[in-house]
Amino acid sequence: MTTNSKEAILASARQIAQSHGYSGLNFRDLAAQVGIKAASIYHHFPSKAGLGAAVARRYWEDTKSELDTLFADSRDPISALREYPKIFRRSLESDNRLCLCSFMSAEYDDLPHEVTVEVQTFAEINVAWISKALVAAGAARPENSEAQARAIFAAVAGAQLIARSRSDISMFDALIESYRAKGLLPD
Amino acid sequence: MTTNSKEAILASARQIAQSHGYSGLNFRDLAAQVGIKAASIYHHFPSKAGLGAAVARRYWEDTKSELDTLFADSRDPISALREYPKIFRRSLESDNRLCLCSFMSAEYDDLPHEVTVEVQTFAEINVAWISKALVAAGAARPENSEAQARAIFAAVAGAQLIARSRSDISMFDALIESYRAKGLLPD
DNA sequence: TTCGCCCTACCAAGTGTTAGATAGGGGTTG
DNA sequence: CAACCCCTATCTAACACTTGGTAGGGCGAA
Repeated sequence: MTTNSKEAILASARQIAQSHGYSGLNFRDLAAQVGIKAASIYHHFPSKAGLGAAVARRYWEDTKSELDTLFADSRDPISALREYPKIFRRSLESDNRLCLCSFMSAEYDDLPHEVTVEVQTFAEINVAWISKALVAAGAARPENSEAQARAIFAAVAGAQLIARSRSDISMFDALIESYRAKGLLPD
Repeated sequence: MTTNSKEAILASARQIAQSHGYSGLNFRDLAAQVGIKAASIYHHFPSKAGLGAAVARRYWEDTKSELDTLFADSRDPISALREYPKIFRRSLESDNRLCLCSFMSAEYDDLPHEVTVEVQTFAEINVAWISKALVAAGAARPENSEAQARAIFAAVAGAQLIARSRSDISMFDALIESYRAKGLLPD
């Protein structure tokens, strides 16, 4: 059995947090989903704040891996950028879940500092990747690529949030399509 | 204290919910802010769900009034549209608060149905107004004005969320500026 | 034995909510 | 007029439950 409880906790905690946020994440439900008791979580994580930070950190690590793979596997930066919104789409496909970073951004005022740090890192990872892709695609000059990247990130996050509030993935698709029509995202 | 406790409760509850969400809204803190006891809230509202719905309803009623006034007072629809993001900016100016609708969209899974309804109405009010302004300005054809309006609404909400996560209003301004540069918002 | 992993059994604080009481004001009625 | 009753608005006190967190022990494997 070894230590895959820790991984199971991280995975379940991530799912719960993407549905109910950090404040909606509680040890008893989490433990039940993993198949252990609440107190056992403390053997793997020091506190709720520590768990939250670990979940957020793992979240951006996974996202970074996925983005780097996407960039490397795409035939060109433009087609990589075209697929970027799919990452957010998949959250919605998974029981209408929200990006962990978006949920925690809303909860900003009530987040332990160690969690906030990881949330901000997620945003930075995304913006840096989009910025890199924009420059590589020749779609932005290096001096304002970060601003454009941030606009894309914010717009896609907004689209996901609005689509979630309607529980309607097709609304997400329509919003992304509108962004493309305006040239905010590549066609 | 105040001659009208019900209004004071609504106002404080709105502030709290824009900072901590529906789940972060609790009767004891709310009552303390108003200057009464938690149990007294039940004289004015039937339950937390009822209070939440009343707050969300008042929120979109106020927003609708403000939008209608803005439309009527502007010299033309374009200048009205230009000022639209200021409504979201003001939330950030008020202690980095989020749009109530955005916060509650994140909390979608844990919201009582009566609250969800009001949240969706807020979105509809906004989209309808933007759509009307776009058509009046000749910036969109009636058959796709709603799609464009929704894109604007989602993008502005996203910008507010990202700016909040950094506690940085200038980031909101920069995002809006990027949207303008792309023609998503009028110059 | 020691250590990793998990358990049972708690605890204090906080949650929405209810019951029952109190004080004051405004009518209606004897 | 005064006695009565109801309504409004608030209170205190408690309920049942959930929360994150702690103390200490059991058990299998190295």
